[in-house]
Amino acid sequence: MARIPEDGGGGSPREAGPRQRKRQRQRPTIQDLARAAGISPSTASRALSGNGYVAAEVRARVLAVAEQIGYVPDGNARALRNRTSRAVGVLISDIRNPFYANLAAGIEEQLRAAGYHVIVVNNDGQAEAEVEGARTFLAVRVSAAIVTPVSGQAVRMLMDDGVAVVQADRMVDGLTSDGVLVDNVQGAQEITSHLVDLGHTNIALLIDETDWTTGAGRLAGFRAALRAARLPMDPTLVVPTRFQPDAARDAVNALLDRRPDVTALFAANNMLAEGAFQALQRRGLRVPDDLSLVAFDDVPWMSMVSPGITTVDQHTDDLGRTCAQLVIDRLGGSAPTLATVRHIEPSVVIRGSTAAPRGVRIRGADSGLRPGATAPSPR
Amino acid sequence: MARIPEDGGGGSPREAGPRQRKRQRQRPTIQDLARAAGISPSTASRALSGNGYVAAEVRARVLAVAEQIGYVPDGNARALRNRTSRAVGVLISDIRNPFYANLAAGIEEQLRAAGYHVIVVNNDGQAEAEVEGARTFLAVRVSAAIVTPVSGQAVRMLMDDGVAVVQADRMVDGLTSDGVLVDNVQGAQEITSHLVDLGHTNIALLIDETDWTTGAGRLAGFRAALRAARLPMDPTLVVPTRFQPDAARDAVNALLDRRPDVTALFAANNMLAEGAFQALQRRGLRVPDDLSLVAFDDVPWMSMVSPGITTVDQHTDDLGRTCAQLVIDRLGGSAPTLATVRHIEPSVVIRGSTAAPRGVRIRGADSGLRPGATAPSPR
DNA sequence: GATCACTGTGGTAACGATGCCACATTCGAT
DNA sequence: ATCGAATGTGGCATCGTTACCACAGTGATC
Repeated sequence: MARIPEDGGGGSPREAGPRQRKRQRQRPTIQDLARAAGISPSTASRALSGNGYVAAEVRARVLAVAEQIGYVPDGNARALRNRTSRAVGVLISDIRNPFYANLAAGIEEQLRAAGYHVIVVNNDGQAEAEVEGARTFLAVRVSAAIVTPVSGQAVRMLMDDGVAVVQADRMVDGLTSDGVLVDNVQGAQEITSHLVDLGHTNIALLIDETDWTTGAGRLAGFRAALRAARLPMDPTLVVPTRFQPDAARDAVNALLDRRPDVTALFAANNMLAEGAFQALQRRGLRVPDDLSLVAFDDVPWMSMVSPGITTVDQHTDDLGRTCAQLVIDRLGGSAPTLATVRHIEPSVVIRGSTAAPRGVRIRGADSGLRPGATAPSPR
Repeated sequence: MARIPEDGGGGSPREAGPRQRKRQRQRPTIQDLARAAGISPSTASRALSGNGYVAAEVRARVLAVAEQIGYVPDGNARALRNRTSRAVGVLISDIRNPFYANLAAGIEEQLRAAGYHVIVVNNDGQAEAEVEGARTFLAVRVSAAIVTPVSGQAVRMLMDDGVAVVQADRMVDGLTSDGVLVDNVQGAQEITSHLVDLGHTNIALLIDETDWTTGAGRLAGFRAALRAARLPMDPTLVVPTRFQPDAARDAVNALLDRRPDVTALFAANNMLAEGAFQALQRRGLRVPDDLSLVAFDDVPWMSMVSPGITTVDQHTDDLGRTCAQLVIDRLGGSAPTLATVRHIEPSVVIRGSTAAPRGVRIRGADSGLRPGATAPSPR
């Protein structure tokens, strides 16, 4: 019944007394701030947030006192009260991969500037870890999440809970959220055309998946370029592999054993390119003299090796920043617009790893090499 | 005076009524969970946390119901109540740099497994941004922070507030916190000795700072190796540069113009190595025939180029995981032990970028080259 | 049969910030 | 003189969780 605290009926003389030295230095709360400024917590809150009326003089005093006593508003209390926080979750597959690292960096930069902070969860491409990460995001009540999806389940969980989701790099079929995609078809088509223009006709595509828009798009672009050049589409030149560089290495070795007539190799992402590059080196093949190599997704080593690798630059930083901007717009915007999907236009970076094929390299009677394939230089 | 809520004196019949359809689907709280399980919130809390008595049967029921209704405890409410959270702040300089990316990855992996989540803030090496990051950490009441310090101010702020701080890779003078350091002296000495053993006598060190334990240690190790080999320590062969690769490139160019007798170059970190490598390439110098190149900090491109770069591997992942483990121990441990500083032993990875110097390359009467320096093969 | 320890449960008050409401005060317009 | 709007301010309940306390049983012990 007696709800009045025992340390004084009034309220004002309640010195912080015995609790003070227990634990360590208590952090000043808005109560302390208010007391120090000689006003009520309500007014202090208004002064800080700018919502509602406060006399200019009072506001100035509050700000000064806050600075002086080192008042930092408690984000958790705020989040609890407001039922949303300034935190944005970022759920990516592998922060060690420069693609994801740059993506995260771009996101973080942009969001930090806008006053949000970023919670990063890695999922190693595992759907289970992804769901776990989503659960974390829900627990801390992130206001938004940026996800390079693995399974769709996590994205759904988040959306069901009212979290603003931006899917990055790829999107789950059937889930309508904001998203930022790279124009994979365009990029793949351009770089394939570059090879075709150089005179290559037996171009192999090394690819790890075609279920997502990424893989599917790159395959589609590859095909479109061949089609445009009226080159035959040899399905055995689309080489499936697992994602790991060493798997790619094996796949390339198997390919070259099988098809010595291949003159150019297109690796669908940076990991596969790494494996391919190593395979070529170990075989003692010279790039681009013996074989041209191109890749999707420009990462640092590609410009360090010589010759540098001709690649499709996805502008990963931009991709990240665009995701972040979408989040900012979505959270700031009062009008709940429809889901927005932005596209990043990739660009081809020509380096030294591509050149015209060297003559014909027939080692036997194999291959579908037709006459005229030697030095076509189409277009 | 009347503190009893108006919606019923008893408590049980308080149906959630009109609020239900406002906003969107409300998330189940522990109240909902308790109601569904036919117990009180207190008991539900105990059942979930395992603190205090709960009948086994009840606990099982609560867990089942929680699963069923999709109850996720609110991290903010928890953090508010407990005055600490499951969040750990990670404050690093440049997530695009593979060193920091791997560090962050190692940290994240380990902490995630232990049930913490990670808030990443990049500071671009700016003290101001670092302080801003620390403020963010305080605001969300992280229980610990892992920092690659820039200025010391941020670390101090965090420590003052009772946050468990682990300094990573380098430590601020005069601040006693937990820390994980790489044995820079050892690594630098080993790799310099490797050069000495190959017969190099004019070895240049390219370095961007010597104020931190990192730079100072690498310089010390470099010197120690020369001293051990009784080689003269030529101060003009310690080449200062700024951190950026292009600055390093310029520095290397200037050095080689000035001192054509240099036969080996040691870049004190991966960024400088990048610049140095580019400078050598553009000058048309062959590695290791014309010049040997070594670096501190192994990053991916170093094993992709040919010849691969001989480097000191800092085991960055380990470094990160060790930081995380220190946090876990510190937070879990009841006994407040003294500050712990762990050391990571780096290891030298020999690749193709080092070889014996090619003959004597005297172009004039400069240099302190003494007779016998041609093909010494010491030891 | 009283005392005690132990098990198990529910009520309640925080944690810190904020928005609503009630209440003052001032000024201008009627 | 009176009303109303505009400007300020403080009190209070609330967000969801948990630690503390009070209390109710149940056995065991002297």
